[in-house]
Amino acid sequence: MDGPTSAQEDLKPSHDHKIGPATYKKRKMVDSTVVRVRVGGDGGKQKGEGPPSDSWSWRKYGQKPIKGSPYPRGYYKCSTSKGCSAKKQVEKCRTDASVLIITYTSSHNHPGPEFIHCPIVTANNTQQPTTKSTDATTELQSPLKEEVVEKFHEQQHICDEEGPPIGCPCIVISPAPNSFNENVDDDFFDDLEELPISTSWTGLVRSSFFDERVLLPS
DNA sequence: CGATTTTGACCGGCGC
DNA sequence: GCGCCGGTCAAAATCG
Repeated sequence: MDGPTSAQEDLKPSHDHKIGPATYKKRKMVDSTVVRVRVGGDGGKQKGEGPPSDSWSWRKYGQKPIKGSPYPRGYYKCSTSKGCSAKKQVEKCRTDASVLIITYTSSHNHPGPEFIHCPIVTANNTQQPTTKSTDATTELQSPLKEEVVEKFHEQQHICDEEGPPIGCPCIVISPAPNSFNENVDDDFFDDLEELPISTSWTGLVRSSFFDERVLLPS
């Protein structure tokens, strides 16, 4: 038949039915959660430079060098469940190779393999008394000494903008700006306030990292 | 044998 | 309108 000449033409329709334009239309991630994981010299060693393992299994489906970043970005899909559309992108912060920027997209259609008890419920209780605030922060900081997790809506520039606010080894997963506003850049959390992210999502992510943080050295 | 990883190519969106 | 960049898929190779 038409040899390789038509190969390209074939690819086009083929491509169309494989993924469809709809997929590409999702260029803009409407529901993304960016997580910065600070890995100590040892923390990320679990898999060389790969992302820390969550409770889910991730299958790598692509890798691309990112403009302006010396490190490539890896693209992962959830392989725990076949129909799960959860994805995540993993890249290193260009300003700090020890910081892993993980961007979660979509959400899992299934419970994690080791589901998940949220030991911390701080996030939801914004109006907690000072004690709670302090306690929460402390609790988070202690075990998470080397993790910096940040959730916000399509905003990962903070890492580059002013450099990571290193020294804030706390997990910032919660939609509780009030508690943190006192000490942190309100600008940053101002964005967080607008996070449409659902609690369940947060719970999943949170749980994953809680599970993970245990692996990290303090 | 199955699952996962790697690499290249293609397409769509966005910016200039 | 053109070019650049990012994101995804497919096939092949590798590892457990």
